[in-house]
Amino acid sequence: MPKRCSKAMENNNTEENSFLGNTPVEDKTKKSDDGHDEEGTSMEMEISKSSSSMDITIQGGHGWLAEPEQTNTLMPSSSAGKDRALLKHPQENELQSAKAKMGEVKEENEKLKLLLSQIVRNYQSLQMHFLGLLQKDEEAKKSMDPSSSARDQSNEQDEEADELVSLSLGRSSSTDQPRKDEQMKKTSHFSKNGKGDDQEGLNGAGLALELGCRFEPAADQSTEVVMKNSSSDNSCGDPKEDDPTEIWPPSKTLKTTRSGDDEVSQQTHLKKARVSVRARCDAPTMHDGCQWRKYGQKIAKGNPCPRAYYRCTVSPSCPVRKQVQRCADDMSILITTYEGSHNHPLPMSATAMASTTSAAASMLQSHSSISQQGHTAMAPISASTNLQGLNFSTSTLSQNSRLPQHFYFPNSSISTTNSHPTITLDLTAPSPSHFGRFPAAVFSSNPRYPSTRLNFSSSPSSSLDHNNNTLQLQAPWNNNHTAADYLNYGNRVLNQVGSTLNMGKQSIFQEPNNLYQSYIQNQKPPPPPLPPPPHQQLMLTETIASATKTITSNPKFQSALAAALTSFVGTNNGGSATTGVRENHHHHQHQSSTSTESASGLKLKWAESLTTNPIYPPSPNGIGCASSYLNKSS
DNA sequence: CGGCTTTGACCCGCGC
DNA sequence: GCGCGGGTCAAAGCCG
Repeated sequence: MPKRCSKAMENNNTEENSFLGNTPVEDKTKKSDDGHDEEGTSMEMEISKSSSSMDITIQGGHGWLAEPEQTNTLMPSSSAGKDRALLKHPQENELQSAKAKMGEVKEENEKLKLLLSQIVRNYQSLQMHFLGLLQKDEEAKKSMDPSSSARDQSNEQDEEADELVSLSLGRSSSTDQPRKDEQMKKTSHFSKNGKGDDQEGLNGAGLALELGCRFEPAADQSTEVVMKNSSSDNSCGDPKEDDPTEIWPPSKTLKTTRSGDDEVSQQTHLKKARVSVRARCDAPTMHDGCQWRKYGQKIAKGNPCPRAYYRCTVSPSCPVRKQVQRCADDMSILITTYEGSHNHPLPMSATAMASTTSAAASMLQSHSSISQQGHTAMAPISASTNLQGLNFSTSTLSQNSRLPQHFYFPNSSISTTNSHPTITLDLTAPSPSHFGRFPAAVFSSNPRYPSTRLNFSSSPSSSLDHNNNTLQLQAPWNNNHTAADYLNYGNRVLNQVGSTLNMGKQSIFQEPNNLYQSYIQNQKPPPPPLPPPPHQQLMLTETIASATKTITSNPKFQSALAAALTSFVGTNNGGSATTGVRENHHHHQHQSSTSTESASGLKLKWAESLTTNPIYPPSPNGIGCASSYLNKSS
């Protein structure tokens, strides 16, 4: 405080003369400051309190205006002028505090300007670099033998249809979409032909990830839906009801999008990716924050429990469906399968599930594209990831037989018999592996689509299991948690890493294989979007460090994270985790809770009910069903 | 009365 | 072509 005061007063001295003349401008500045800087407000108050002495010492000749009242009481025979000064005193105090605040705001403005200019410079240099590389790529293509070029190109397009999935981070406006599409095409080629040439032998496939709302045109559009999350939708302009990526059902999409000579789309005859969440729950459906309306029920083969079909009713045009069915083996396990992506803003409480399922689906897509080459669950994961038009290729382990070819899946996965690529997030049982206590997110699928597993373990520290290529993300939880807790945490961790990834793109071209190292050397880590409690901060720091190691050493995880970020970047913009936590705290205040863990800030009220439910005591993993517990507690 | 659930019918894809 | 199973539709009923 003293430091800031003195700084502010210095500014007052230098800018005092221009203050009155610039009143409108300064008022404007002040307003913006009020909106964003609480510190400024508090400072203003403090300045006002101590303005008397400051006015005397600093204002010099004008000190009489701000002479302290104490002086007046000691001098009862004060002149009429001094009486006037007393009357003016409050106004002068305001003036001085405003001056101080103005100086502060100006200083802040300068900093922001500097920051902005730096960002613009970085952007421009990256753009130049990108265009230059595109040019090189074009030249390289032209220099090829024309005949073989044409042949190779057709083969290549088929190949890319199999191998490339462009993941949209949903940041661009819809207006420049076509141009981005073109760029994306070029980028895709670039990743294989240009700089990626020498890696092509290693790369089994490419995964393009960009900040625009588009997908590789070769890919069947019906497979693209899950890539978009609600936030990205919002940033892509108004969600169109006839958005081809949102058309339901997928079969109809296939009809409309498949053209006769489009072999590519036939090769990528994928239905919408699905994300299945297994969780213990005694209620008919799991509370995930969204509003659902049941539109059908069927007895599915092989399961005596009926399968219920729900559609999202938050928006009439929302294409998202979910299927809810009890596990035939364990009736306490509820299997919720999500399909599609919301085209509307989500309730705060729904963002965790939505972003996580979207991320999982995105990850699955990257796998699915590879699986088309004939691989199954053992398919390698490799990616040529494109962030905001900046292409960085990850190496691949596909040709390295010494390394595992897939993510870690210690638990058996749910096999699906239909053609939908499905990821299963298994939140029901602790991992039987050495990773121990925490339920793993099992990314499983039918043989047609490779499986992946993200293990958000509660192991003592975040670590990378190099044998299994599994990143251990330490979860600061005890046993009393909900699916949303896990998902929130997972998203937050992904966000931490994602921030780093995003800021590191400047060095992508310089050191494609040392993305994080370059970043760490060149950039200060951005402030975390969600300031975690201190103990979590430490854990997240460890997590980031671990993730850094992982990404620099394990391209598989890089692709996985990229896929996860596809959804989370957009969601975070809306403050999914952050605002969700706020909301949860809000609930927390209104509900008496037996929970002993409020520090995490992730507590949901239905999670609290879990701890006291006599029928379904908290499972080792703490998964429970919100609605049921709410019903019982009410 | 509006919104939601139920439930049988219907459509479609897929395998034989 | 036929049967099966998954998925959706829509009318009827229920509920607050």
